[in-house]
Amino acid sequence: MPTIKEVAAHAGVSPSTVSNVFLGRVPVRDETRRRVLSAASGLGYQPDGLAQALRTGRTRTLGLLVPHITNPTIAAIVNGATRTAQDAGYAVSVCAIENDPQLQETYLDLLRRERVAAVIAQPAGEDPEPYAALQRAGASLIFMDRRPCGIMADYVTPDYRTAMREAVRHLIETGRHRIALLTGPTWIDSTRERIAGYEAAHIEAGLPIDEELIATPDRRPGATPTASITALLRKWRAPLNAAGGSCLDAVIAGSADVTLITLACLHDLGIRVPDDVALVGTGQVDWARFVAPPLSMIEIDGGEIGRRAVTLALARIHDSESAADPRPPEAIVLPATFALRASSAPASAAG
Amino acid sequence: MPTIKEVAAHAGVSPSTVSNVFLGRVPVRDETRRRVLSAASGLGYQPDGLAQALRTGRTRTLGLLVPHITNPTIAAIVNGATRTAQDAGYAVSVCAIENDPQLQETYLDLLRRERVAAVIAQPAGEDPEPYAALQRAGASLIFMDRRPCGIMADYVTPDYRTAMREAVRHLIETGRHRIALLTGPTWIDSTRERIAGYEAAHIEAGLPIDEELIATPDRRPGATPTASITALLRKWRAPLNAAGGSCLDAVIAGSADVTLITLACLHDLGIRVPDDVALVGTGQVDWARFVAPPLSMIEIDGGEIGRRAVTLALARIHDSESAADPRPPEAIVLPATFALRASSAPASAAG
DNA sequence: TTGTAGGCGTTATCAT
DNA sequence: ATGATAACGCCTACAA
Repeated sequence: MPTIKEVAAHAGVSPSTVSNVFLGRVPVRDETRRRVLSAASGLGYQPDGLAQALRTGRTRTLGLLVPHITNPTIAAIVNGATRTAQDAGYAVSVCAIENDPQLQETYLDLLRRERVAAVIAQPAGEDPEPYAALQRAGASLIFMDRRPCGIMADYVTPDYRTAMREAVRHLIETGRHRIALLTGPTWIDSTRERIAGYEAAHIEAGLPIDEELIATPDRRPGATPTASITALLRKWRAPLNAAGGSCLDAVIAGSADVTLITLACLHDLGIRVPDDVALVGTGQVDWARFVAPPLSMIEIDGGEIGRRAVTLALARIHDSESAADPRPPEAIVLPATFALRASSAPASAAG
Repeated sequence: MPTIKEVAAHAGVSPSTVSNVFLGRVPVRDETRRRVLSAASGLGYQPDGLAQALRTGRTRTLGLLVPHITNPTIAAIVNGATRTAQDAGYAVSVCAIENDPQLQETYLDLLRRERVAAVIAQPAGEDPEPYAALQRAGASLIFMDRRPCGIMADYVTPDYRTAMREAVRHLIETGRHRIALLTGPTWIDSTRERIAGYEAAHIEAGLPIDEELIATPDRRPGATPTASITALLRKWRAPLNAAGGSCLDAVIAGSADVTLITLACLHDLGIRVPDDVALVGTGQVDWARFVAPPLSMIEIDGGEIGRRAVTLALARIHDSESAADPRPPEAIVLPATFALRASSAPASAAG
């Protein structure tokens, strides 16, 4: 790998002139520039990002922390984020932290040592401290979907509340009155938003809210989310000879993963959708139209989340480089929509 | 951010002693080590990865180039790769190159400037040169799924040939004699493997091979793969009043993406699966069981591909750091299996 | 066992 | 407009 010095030697100039040519922040005579450029391309010179970063104190790398990448919604986020970042000349270090605070800390340490310019995260726990440490180290910070308390950072999230309210309202209007909600722990902002939408729709309809219908499948590694989902479905299962109004008649799954797991559980238990139980899924899944029955979904645009998060990060980085006045944290709420399909058709229509 | 010097000052030792403590390659008196460690943790010291990399000439970052991340098989690869890398203390820069050689070159340049220790790639074209340049710069190189000619590098791929032969054999045995194959361009190794398996099964059955049945949907950005798939399906479409043996009666989709697109096309054209046409998909998709009808799949383990690729990369990095004799390139062929489901049931069974 | 000094490749300040 | 020089934070002979 040729260095700036070798280029300088070949061009018959000093290293600083080569640097000046490449940075373009200082006037250089045309003739000189030409000589430098041709020497550089002749040698195949490329500036060393490491040395640049060490010298200038800033890297062109972003850290992206997500629970796991195989969730299609998250894959879309990663896709959008990497594309936007790379268009701006930034590399993206992707970490799968599996909702595990310890894994999260490990990877945050790694990113900190690598001096990433910003971290975009779906944090694994409520503890703001590891992220605060990152900020102290000078990195910008963007949260997605959830944010620890007591820390100032930009935020991007889909509008789960509105979409959830719309979904629940639809279910209620089509005769579903015992609606189960499978979602995350309540420290997660988007979980609270979902529950808020769920409750709002119930209140609007004058229906009581049964806490027992809200369950939190364990999504950490090694856990068996199937267990709690099956328990809920079995416990509340609609008897084949429908006996009354106190049976579960709808399920809303709060993520793409859980949507699929729930589908499998319903399938395994022999519960018919939508005849016995209506099902509404959540996430950016391209197969929703094609499963049997086609799935009603709370749809979110993962790519846009990733793109917006990176855009926020780049803006923060820009500000911190130009020593601009700190702007207050920004919160971007992206639209989420309810897509109606057969899996939430009225029971009467099919049964 | 505290530096090694500040830690040294606080501990009353020299910077090199602090370095020795952290690297652990040189004996240090226990008392000294304790003092250094407590000073370090008191100050919140963390070694600067940039400076280390600049000094030692090696970084702890891997580059991962894939076409796009939203393909679930690829998401699984990325997931497996990042987990394995991070367990070894390596960060992973993920790039979505969309089968675009130019985008690929841009990102390879970026990774080269960042001095990544290794690049793991599903290359976007046949040209080995950009990768050769990377090797010259000292990076290790691992290919997945396809490899340019004229370049020595490790390789990981699923055994598409065997699985494809099994799938085609099954289709033929159940009465499908006009089997369309949707796959990639033939410069891609795994495409050739698929075609080899496809042809082997035909030859074994004494059936002729019709080149017109092998199509290559354009998967580059902006392209409409739907067009060529629809053209194929429409052209060969089985008439509702089946008139003879020269109609298309089965389709094999060569990737997870194309599987879904094909499903949509079949759906839109009103072609019934499996009554009119049998369908076999490819990839690691968790929803195959749940679509209507459940999809027969050539299943591959993306996570394992990612893990093995990173393992190979780490081994190469280790070798190059210890100046070991260069081993010959390694090629790992992972099993792929054919999973039989309703979408490839005999036509007679349903029609 | 510990300290000193030089340099990795670059940028930035200050002369010229 | 260009050149000499001193860092950035760390590792590594070599000296003590």
